Amino acid sequence: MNAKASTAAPWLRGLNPEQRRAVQHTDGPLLVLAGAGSGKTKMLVHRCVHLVRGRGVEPGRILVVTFTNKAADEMRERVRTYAGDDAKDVMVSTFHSLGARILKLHAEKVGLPRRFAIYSGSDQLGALRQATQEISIDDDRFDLKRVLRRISDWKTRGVSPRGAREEVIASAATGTRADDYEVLAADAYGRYEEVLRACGAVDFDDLLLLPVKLLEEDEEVRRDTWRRWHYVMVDEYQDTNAVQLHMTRLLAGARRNVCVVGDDDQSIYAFRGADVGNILEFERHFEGTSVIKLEQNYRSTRRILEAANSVIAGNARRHDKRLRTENPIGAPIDYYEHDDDAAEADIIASELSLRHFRERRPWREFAVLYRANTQSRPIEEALRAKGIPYRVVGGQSYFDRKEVADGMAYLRAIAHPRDEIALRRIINYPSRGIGRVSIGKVADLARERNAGFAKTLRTADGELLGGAQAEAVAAFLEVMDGQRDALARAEELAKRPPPATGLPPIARWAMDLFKDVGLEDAIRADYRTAGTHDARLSNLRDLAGTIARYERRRWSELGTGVDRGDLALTAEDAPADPDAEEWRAPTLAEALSRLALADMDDEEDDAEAQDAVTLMTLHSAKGLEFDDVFLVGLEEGILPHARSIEGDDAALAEERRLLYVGITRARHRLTLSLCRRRRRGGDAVEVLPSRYLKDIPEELLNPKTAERMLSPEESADLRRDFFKNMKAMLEESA
DNA sequence: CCAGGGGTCCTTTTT
DNA sequence: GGACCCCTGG
Repeated sequence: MNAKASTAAPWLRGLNPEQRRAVQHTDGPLLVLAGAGSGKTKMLVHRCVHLVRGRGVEPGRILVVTFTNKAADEMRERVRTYAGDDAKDVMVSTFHSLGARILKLHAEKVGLPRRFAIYSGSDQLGALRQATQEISIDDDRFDLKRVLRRISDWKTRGVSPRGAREEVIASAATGTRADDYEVLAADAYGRYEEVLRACGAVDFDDLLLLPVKLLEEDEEVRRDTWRRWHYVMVDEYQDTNAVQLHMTRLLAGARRNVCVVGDDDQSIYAFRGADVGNILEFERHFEGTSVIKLEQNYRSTRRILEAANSVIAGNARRHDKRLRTENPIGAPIDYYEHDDDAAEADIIASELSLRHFRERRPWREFAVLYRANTQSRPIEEALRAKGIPYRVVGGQSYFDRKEVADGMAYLRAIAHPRDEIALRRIINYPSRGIGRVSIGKVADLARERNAGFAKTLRTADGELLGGAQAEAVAAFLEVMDGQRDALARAEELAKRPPPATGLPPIARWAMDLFKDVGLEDAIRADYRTAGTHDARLSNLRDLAGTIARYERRRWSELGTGVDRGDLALTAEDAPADPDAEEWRAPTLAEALSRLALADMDDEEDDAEAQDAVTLMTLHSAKGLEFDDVFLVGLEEGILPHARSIEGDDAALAEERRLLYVGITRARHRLTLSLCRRRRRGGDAVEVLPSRYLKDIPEELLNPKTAERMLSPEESADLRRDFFKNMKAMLEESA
C-alpha cells in the first residue's frame, strides 16, 4: 500500500508518518521502539483496525497480548471505539489469561484436572508451608516468602526443580555461593510443585510455563494455536521474561507475524524476571525484523519531558534516544521539601482541593504516585480528612485480604474436593475445636497411608483424635457436605435464567454460605480489627457480588457468541461462527477459575466512572497518563529503594527508570516532593533527597513551601470558589 | 487439646 | 497493620 492510499484510509488519520509506517508493516517480525507518550497503544489499536479493514484479516485471527487486565480492558475498549463490531473478535488477553486458556484446553496432558485451581498469595504460601513441613525444614527460621520469591525466580527462567538443585550445587562447588538457604529453597521447590499438583492447582508462573511446555512438546497444541491466531502483538514487550519470550516465539510460529511494542527505558519488572535484553535483542531473536522508532511525545509539556530526559540520560545500557515534543513549554515543575510524610500528605490534599475548586478541574485528572504501597496510608488519611474522593489502585491484592481469602477458601474447598490448601485454611476458621495437634495427626496419617488429607479426615475417629475433637471433625464434615448439597441445588437453579432482581442462585448460595459457616460473625467478633468490620464484611459480600456478575454475564452471552472466558482454541471456525460454540450454564468451579485471573479490575469500573483522585505505585502507573501528577517520597531509601541501594547497578538503573516512568505519566503538571524525616521502625530518622533529583536541571523546578503555596489573595479566592462550587454542586445534585 | 490474649518483628515493586 | 509465636486458662 502506498503512502497516498494510506492517507485515504480513515483508520490511519490522526497518525503521523512514523506511526503509519508501523501500522502498515503487516508481515514478518516488527519491533516498535516507542518512547513514553508516543502513542504506542493507539498505534497497536490502529494496526488491528488496519489488518481487519485494510487487509481483510479475520479479527478472530488477531491476538493482542498485554501484561495487566487494565491494559487489556483499555485496548479492547479502544478497538471497539475505532473498529466497531468489525473488530469485536480481536482477542485481547494478558499473558496469564492466555496461558490459562491454552492450559484449560489441554489440562489433562499435563496431569491437571479440567477445572484446575489457580493459587496466588496466601495459597502459595500455604502450599509451600506444607511442602517444607513435609520435608522437615520448617523448624529453623525459614522465610517462606523469600523462598517463594526464589522459586518464582527459577520458574520465570524456566528452571525445573532438578535444574534448580543442580544450579545450586554447581554454584556451591565452584565456591561462588555455598548458601544453605539456596539448597533448602531448591529442595522445597520440588516438593512445592508436588503439593500444587496434588491439590490440582497451579500458580501464576505455571500459567506461562505449562502452556509453553505444551506448545513445545505437543504437535496438536501447536497446530491448533497456529490455526487460531495468525497475527500476534505484544504490548510493553520490555517487561517480558524468559518464559514470555519463549511463549511469544511459539505463538508467532512459522508465520512470524509478530509485532512487539515497548520502551527499554520503561523496563521496571526485572525483579520478577523481566529481561530488557528481550527488547534490546529482538532483532537477533527474530531474523528479518523491521524496526520503527516512535520518538515524538504527544503527552507531556516540554518542561516535563525535559526533566524526564535528563533523569533517564543517567542510565548507560539503553537505546540512545531523546524524546522530542512540539507541545508547549508548560508550567514549572513544583518541588516541595516537607518535614515528614504527614506534612507531605497534608499539602498534597491542600493542593488538590485548591486545583480542583479554583481551577475547576475534576478529581479524576489527578494522580498521586509513590514507590511502595505503604506510602498510600498517610495520603489516604489526609484526603479523607479533607473529604477528597480517591481510589487506591493495587495495594494489597483483593484476594490477599484475609476475609476474601477465607471466603475463597470456603468456595474452593467445596468446589474442589482435592484442594487441600483451601480445606486446611478453613477447617478451623471460625474456631470449631479442631486445633493444630488434631490437624497434624490427620496429616501424618494421610502421609502414612499415602492418601489425601480430605479423605483421611473422614476416617478420623475418637481413636485417632480425642472424643471432642472427633466430634468437631464430624460436625465440620457434615457442614461441608450440607453446603455441597446446597451448591448442587443452586447450580441446578442456575440452569435457568437468573431473576431480574436480587442475586442469581450461585451467588445467593455463596452469600448464605458466608453467613451459615460463621464467617460473618467471625469478622464481627474480631476485636483486633474493630473499625474495619464494615469494610471487611463488604469485601466478603463483594465476592458473592462478583459471582453474581459472572452468572449474569454468562447468561448475557447465551446466543450472542461472545464468550470472553472460553473461546474455543481448537474450533477452527470459532471466529467466523461463534454460535458453533457450546454454551454452558454457570457453575461455581468456572466462576472460581475466572475470578483468580480477573484481578478485581473489572469490578472497579463503577469506581473508575466516579470522579476521584487516583493513588497508586509507580509500577501500576505504567501505561497510564494524568493531567496532573504528584510524585511523592523522592528520597534515598524510598526512590531509590533501600533494597536497591544494597543491590547492584542494575537495580539502581531500574529505580531510575521508575522515576522516569513516573515523570512521564504527567500531561500538564507535575509536583515532586520529599520528606526530610521519615519514620523507620519506631522513630523518625533524617533522610536525604533522592540522588536523581540532582539530574533535573534546576531551572525546570519551582521550589515551593507550605507557606508559599498560596498568596493571601489566592487563599481568599479559594475560600470564595469553594463555597460557590459547593453551592453549584448541591444545586446540581438537587 | 484448644482458644484467645499479648507481645514481637517486619514492611518494594506484581501477574 | 499484619503475620507469627508463646503463654495462660479452660
